[in-house]
Amino acid sequence: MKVTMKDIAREANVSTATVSHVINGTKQISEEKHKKITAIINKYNYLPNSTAKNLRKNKTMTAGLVVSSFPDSFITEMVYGVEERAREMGYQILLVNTNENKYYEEETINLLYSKMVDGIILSPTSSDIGYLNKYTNDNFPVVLANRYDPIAENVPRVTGDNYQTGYDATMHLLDHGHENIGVIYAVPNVSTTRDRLNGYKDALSKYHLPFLEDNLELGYATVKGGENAAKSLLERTVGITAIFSLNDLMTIGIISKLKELSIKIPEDIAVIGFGDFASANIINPPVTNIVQPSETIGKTAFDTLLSKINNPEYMKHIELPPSMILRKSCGC
Amino acid sequence: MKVTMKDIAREANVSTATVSHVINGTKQISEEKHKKITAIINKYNYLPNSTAKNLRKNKTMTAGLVVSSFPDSFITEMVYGVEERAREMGYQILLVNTNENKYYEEETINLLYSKMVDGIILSPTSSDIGYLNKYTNDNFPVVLANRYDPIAENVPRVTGDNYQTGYDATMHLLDHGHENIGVIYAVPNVSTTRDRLNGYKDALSKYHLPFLEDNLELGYATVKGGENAAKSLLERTVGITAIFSLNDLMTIGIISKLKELSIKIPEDIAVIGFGDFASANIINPPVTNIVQPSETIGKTAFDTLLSKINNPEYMKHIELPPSMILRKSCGC
DNA sequence: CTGAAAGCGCTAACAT
DNA sequence: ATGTTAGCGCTTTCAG
Repeated sequence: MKVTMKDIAREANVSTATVSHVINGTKQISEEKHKKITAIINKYNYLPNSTAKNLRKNKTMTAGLVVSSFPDSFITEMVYGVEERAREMGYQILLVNTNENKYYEEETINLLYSKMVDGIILSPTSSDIGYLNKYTNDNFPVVLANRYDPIAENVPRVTGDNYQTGYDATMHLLDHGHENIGVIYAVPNVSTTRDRLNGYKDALSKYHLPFLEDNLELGYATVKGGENAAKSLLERTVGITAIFSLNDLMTIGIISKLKELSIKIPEDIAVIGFGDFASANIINPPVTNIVQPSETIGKTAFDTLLSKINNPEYMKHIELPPSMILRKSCGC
Repeated sequence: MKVTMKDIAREANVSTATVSHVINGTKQISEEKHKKITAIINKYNYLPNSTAKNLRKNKTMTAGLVVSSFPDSFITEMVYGVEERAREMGYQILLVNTNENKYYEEETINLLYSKMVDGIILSPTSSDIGYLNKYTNDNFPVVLANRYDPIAENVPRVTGDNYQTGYDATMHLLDHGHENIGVIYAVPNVSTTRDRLNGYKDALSKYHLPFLEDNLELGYATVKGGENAAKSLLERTVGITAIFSLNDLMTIGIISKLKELSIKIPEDIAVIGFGDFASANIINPPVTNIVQPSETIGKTAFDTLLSKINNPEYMKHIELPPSMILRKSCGC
């Protein structure tokens, strides 16, 4: 049987209040009783039941972190950032992966809310997050990370600068003389994709080049998905000389397919990926990636959540800049 | 303000008991009241407070999952397996990454225990897990995944067959004529490493070859760590013609360093890695890996936890076989 | 079919 | 300095 505070109190001949105070240091307790109580606590390995405590204090010191995919290096690092900061601040993280399933995402938010987490950091599967207002209208703290949509009101966000990401990557390719640039992406109807695509378009028009819907290819965010998307893109179009990939696993698939088709990188087709993965440097050719500060995004998201928890009025949108890691696959 | 069951009951002119019963379907309630109550619940978006429910029922339908590292592909997949199965069974997972920090691991177990999770799946940072007995002696359900130590009593486990993993990988290299095989590993004092090393030794002696302590190199489980370890191993020893890497990130680092040193793979040095990573196939040369069924290990671990929860006597050790993905880096 | 009331383990006034 | 007690939001006997 689990031992409770009552058991400790009984054995020490004191009240539960006293026990509670020695545990939490909330009041001065006489040396003598303090010692006695501590001894009994240790003897039984007594651990306070946080559930009861949470119920009473209406605070759990845990936050929910809901992400939409997992093997993804960007997300993994962001999660790491959130966890790091949460730990520093004495918070626990309840991490749930929704696997890009919108239905499961709402379920999860429900569940976490009912578990009294103090707040939630969400990287949503889609722009369809109007349901959040049900929670945030009651001032339940939510912050969006990575992906967002303005339909969610009263919700601060921290993301990478996706417009700039798309613009910079495209500009780099353009500067290298490419005029027919394919884009392979994984998730439609999401701010990250949309913003990067806007950057792509604007870079194009800077060069007075037309935007071709045909140059966009949607696929699954896996190695296999990248392979298929590359194949399809190349079959559908003519004259593509560069590919901008919006997902790290897909980048690997794209390169794999290109090699299989004996297409030379970067001579025949240049490649820029999104998100730097561990092996980028030992692939032949080493792959150029544009990256966002994922860990920082995670940390900042947690800081933002804390601000929101402490001050329901808190409202800020933070956008962190990308950077480019130049290697060989872009023709540099 | 959060609306509670009491609020619903008041507005419906019924008792909280009745509300509880319509929510949980625990008793027949008249059509009329049922409708009325449901309507009010929807009107306010009422969600039962699970914390209170948990406290009352002494059950949380959530399990803890404590792992020791994260970017690691093996762990990521195992986590995925656990989550999958947990979701199927209606459980929530509290995932915590201890970052190979033994102290934080014990802290975490404490914390989870105090949050009344129904059980914990642990992949420990070390063999030093005697502290678990404090919990398991009281029949708190714990199962070990991936790594284990017999010092923890009353704890079922599910792992890969690490002995076989070491044996098979080494045997493969031996069959290719290598007699001087280096091993690069990341975590000492852990069953996975120990068992794989035993497999390595036994394969060696099958070929009547001596075991050389010098051929073992310890490093950090990162790309950089792999680079450093490869460098150190090669400087310390002579005549190494093959390397067996026990970690995927390190494998990448090892290959990177070998390339930097213009050492040809597999002609000069053959490489076999542990854990198949996404880009293994597009690296030059494509890398041979020995893999364990990580996702299955995760799923099985959760099933085992459930068995343990439902039957405190449950006690079983499950060991799943590895398989080899042959590519070019081993000289095949 | 419905309600009253006890109680899960803890905290925090309030009283002594 | 310590104890008494109400109550966090829910479930679940037990009565009616």
